[in-house]
Amino acid sequence: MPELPEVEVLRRHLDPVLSGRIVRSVEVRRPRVIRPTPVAELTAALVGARFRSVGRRGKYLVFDLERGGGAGVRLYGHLGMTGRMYVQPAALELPRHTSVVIGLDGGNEVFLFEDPRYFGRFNLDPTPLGGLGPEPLGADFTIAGLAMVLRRSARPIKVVLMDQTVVAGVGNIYASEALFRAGVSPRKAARRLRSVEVGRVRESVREILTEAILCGSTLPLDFGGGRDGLFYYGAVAAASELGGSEFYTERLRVYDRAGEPCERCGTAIRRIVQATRSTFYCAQCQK
DNA sequence: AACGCCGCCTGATCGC
DNA sequence: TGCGATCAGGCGGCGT
Repeated sequence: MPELPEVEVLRRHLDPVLSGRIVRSVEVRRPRVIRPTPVAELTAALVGARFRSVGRRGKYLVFDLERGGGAGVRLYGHLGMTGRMYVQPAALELPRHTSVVIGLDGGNEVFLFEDPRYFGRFNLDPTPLGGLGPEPLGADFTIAGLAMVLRRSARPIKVVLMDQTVVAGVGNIYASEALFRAGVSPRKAARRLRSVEVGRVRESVREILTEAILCGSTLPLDFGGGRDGLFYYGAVAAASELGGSEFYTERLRVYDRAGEPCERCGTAIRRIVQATRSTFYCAQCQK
């Protein structure tokens, strides 16, 4: 489940891989994922354009391209739940749920977006980014700003942390993890957090995300053996799948650990459902 | 108007 | 062993 750290790790990988390369072709296999952009529009905008840089906003990847004459094109990508993006040899068989294939200059390689559940997006529509809250690792994610938003909401703090208009990029896993670190119950109404708790929540979110990024980027991004013993790249490869090995899951203190003893106090970790999503926490350590 | 909740999707896992 | 049911959840949209 890609959240900000996984997207950031992927961004850091893709930026040097794609920068300078020219789009030679565009094949849309699942029009749904480029919605609302029409296929013809996407193709017309991208073919002939050159990748300049790969940025990130919340959980969105922002691909900056340039057309002849200097006109800019921006492509937005969202991995949804199961999306992957990577460059592979053009001769290689495409994965089953390949949604978009971008042929790169030379014709030897393709940049592809694969997404089994088709929850992800890959289009020219900037609208969803307009509603995003501050970047959690940026300067405008302030205690005062967060306190102001929290004061207005009666929703549980965990649900609010996942609200992308409040802060951009925190998902289900890191919301639980940050609240454990902050020692704040996920059930507590946002408006009832004391000032000191707001400060701890903000700091915990930043620490958790920063550590996750460092962890991801510490791992090798060239991931062998994914398919046919060949190399492929992607956020899931970089983080979640390597998480299949102990390295990643070992870092998680509460997520998906229902019934296991809290590492701080030994109390069994609880699983509850909030806004139809699983939340994990230690009722002893988080008040 | 804030907020709860459904639907979209398929793969992994669980229970019988 | 096999197969159907359930769960996983980001986010847009809709209903209250």
